[in-house]
Amino acid sequence: MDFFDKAGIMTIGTRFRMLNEKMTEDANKIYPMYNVDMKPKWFPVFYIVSKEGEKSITEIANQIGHSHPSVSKIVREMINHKVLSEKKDKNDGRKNNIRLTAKGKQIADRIEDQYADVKKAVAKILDQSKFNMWYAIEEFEMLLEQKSLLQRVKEEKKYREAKKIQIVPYDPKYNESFKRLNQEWIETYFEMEEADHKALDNPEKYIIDKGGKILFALYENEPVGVCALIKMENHEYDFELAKMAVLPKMKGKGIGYLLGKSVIEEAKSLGAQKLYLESNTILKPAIQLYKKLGFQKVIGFFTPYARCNIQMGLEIKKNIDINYR
Amino acid sequence: MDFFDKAGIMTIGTRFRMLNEKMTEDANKIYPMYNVDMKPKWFPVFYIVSKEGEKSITEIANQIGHSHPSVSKIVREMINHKVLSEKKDKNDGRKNNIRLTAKGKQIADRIEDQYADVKKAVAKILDQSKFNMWYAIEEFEMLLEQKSLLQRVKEEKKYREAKKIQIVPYDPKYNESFKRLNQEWIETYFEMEEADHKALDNPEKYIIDKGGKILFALYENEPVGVCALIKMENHEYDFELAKMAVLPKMKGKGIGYLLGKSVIEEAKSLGAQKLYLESNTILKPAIQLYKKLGFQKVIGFFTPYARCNIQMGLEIKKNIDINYR
DNA sequence: TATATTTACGTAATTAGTTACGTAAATAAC
DNA sequence: GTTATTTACGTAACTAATTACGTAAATATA
Repeated sequence: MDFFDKAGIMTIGTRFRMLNEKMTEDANKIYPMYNVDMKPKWFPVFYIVSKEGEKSITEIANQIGHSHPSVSKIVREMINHKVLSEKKDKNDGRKNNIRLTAKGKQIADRIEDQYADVKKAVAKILDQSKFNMWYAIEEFEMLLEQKSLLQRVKEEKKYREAKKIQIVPYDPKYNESFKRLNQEWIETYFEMEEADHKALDNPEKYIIDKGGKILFALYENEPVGVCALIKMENHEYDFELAKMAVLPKMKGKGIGYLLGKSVIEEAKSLGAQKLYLESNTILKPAIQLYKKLGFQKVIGFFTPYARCNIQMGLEIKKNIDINYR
Repeated sequence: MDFFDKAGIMTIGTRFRMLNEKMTEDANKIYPMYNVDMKPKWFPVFYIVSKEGEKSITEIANQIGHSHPSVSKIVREMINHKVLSEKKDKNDGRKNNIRLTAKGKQIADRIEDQYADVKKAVAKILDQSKFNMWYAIEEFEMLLEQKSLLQRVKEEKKYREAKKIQIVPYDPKYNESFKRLNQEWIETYFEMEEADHKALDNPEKYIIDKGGKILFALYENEPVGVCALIKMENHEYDFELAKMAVLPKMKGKGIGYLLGKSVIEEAKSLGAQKLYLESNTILKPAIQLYKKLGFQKVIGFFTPYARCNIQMGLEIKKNIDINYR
């Protein structure tokens, strides 16, 4: 139907249901042709018990991919129709062992011809198909197992949104955002300190004028993330990566990574060789990000921040300049 | 799963359900990612109304392939969530026109990104597949529309059973069957006549000894069908095809056609050129069969049978003997 | 114009599955 | 050996669809 093509995968449920209804309707007429007292919904249970012999409710449920209450109900129906019989397990009083009755065995016998006929009929359909539905479903299930639809959609979303993020250099008009974004997370986990106030209230004086940089991430022209590069004087490290913040509702879009990468590039272009940063181990996603950017734990440096309990460093690799000429 | 491969198409319902459950679970998590107040089961209704504007309950139901009560309930839920609004049709008081509210329009707007992301995610799965599931289902549906599973299974059954049918020549041990099979249908529709008794009680004398033939159809070595070829003396036609009968519960397996073909072959090998038969038009399947065998209506011959209201004839074509030497 | 049929759609009952929960038996942990 | 946890499975409640049915409006028919 046209609707399915337009609306796509989100309607797969309806499509499956309709196809299944058609098949069930036919199955309902096929069983009597073989003189078999069977309902389509009984079939999976019947098949397992007839092919593999006595089985408990849970074993059947696991094999056919139903919940155990479903099997319990189907088995009850089939017992009422004298197709199955039940018997408590001798060694395990919880188990209810299910097996075919004489009538069930008779059905198993008669149904063999039906299996053969249905298999041939379906094989002919699939042979005529360019895209074998049986294999297609198997393949689809396999690919979803490797990576779920949810995961795949998340990736597409992240990718699409990342393209909408712009990294721009410092501009006084973002001063208020610079403070707000940082204050937000600092006050969530810690308290604002002396050094915070200095840098956040006057970035121009304390960061830019001292040879540092500030980069902003814009989403639809609104600042949603920030990261600063602060010049370190008389220090083994050239710059400190600091004041990194991302708007909470914009997390998970790779903005932090993008800012980090950009700041490192910036440092490189300023001739920096070693970057330094301070953080706290309760900020797990941040530490994770720093590691992803290449930072490793270092020790022994002085810090003015009370909240700092981890220090990290990164050696910037020079680009290897391959000259093909 | 192994179970599906072994048990085949009769478990397609379970397989569809499981795949659908997995997708629905993911869909439930995907909608909130886009800030959209939507349930997977609402989606088809939402899609139609958002893309095509105001629509009545039945129109929606037809387009998305649900029953109208289903749409009625879903719409009620969506109205409670302020996603849709309803309004009686001005010109037709039975109709309930459904459209998006402001909130619904906002959702339609937000969901566009989701469509794009989901489409890309699915496209990547299908591109990786050797058998494209979307096309595969479409193809399968199309092939089932051309000929239903039921029809296909019937054909396979007929073919398999036809192979189990043997056509054998007259043997006195089948005398009782010869009478029973014919008496059965004659007494169902008519009454036994003088000529019936003669032929059925003494086939050897009245048919075989006069240069005629009787063929039996055996199914698992039991006679289930019969047809006689009666020599016609001083007549334009060489033989009469008569006393054709098939056991009622064995109908629909092509036994009649097989007997007819065999009898015609037999006649040909006896040098016959024209066959004749008598019947009654209330026996529609029989007349149908005679036509299929090549008989055509003829008129004006004498008959001893009261039940005869149609006479038919067949000119036997000689095999064209192509000699390649 | 009156009457019969068809159409739209809401409510109720049914179906085939699910999850939630409780109980009893078996097994593991201390 | 007692206690805690896990397992088996039945019952109850829920879900998302269906079919069945009734009513009212619209349309066709005589």
